[in-house]
Amino acid sequence: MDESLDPELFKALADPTRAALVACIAKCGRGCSVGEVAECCAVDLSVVSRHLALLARAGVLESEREGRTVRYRVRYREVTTALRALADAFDQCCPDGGCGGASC
Amino acid sequence: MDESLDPELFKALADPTRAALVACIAKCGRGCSVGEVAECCAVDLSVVSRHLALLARAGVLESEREGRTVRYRVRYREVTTALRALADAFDQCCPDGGCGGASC
DNA sequence: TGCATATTTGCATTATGACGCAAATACGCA
DNA sequence: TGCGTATTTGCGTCATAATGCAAATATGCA
Repeated sequence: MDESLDPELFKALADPTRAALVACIAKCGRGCSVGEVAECCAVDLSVVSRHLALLARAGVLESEREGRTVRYRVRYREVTTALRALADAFDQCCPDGGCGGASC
Repeated sequence: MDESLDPELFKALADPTRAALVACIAKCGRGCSVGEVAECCAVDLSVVSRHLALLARAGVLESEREGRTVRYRVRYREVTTALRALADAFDQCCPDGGCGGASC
């Protein structure tokens, strides 16, 4: 539970602007350049750059340089694994999902 | 995706103190009073009270008054459903998990 | 090299949120 | 009602982080 409940992942997704950026890249389904991602929200390009770097540090995105551009991609497997692990950890605290287990 | 990627839920879990409180209540497996929860971390009781109220507003916890005490419980079903829905939404953006789908 | 494009970084400003203390409120009980 | 316990709320302070602008850096190309 404590390991699955990593505040860093949630901090990364807690900001509305960052959430929009992640959704933008995820829906795009491919690697997106900083400039492309910046078009989907109203903040300055430099702000987008900082948000993407933060999301990469948090493990939500990964980046790769292609010439002058940097492409950011969603780390699907890592993110979904972390989310499901947390869901499983909650389930283990209340196995039957209705809080009618031995400890309830 | 956009609905599943609700910043409110993540904001609630993004703070280390709040994460500890949620873990405390979850591991406890039953409803806990504010005072009980406050024993598991170093912050003031009033801070705990505020955090629990915030978590309840975010849908992570639910509260019920029992006489003088207020018991907070984890909304297991809602939380796990939200987490898995988000994981599923990510999967739909990249079905095979290796980013080799139609859009990749 | 010199220039154009893409991204990052430095810096100041502003907004948000966590925290503790004290006071207020809610409730049960005598 | 009056008292004690549990919780919430008001308020000031402090830390963190979001933002925009300008400057710096990185890269490709003529």
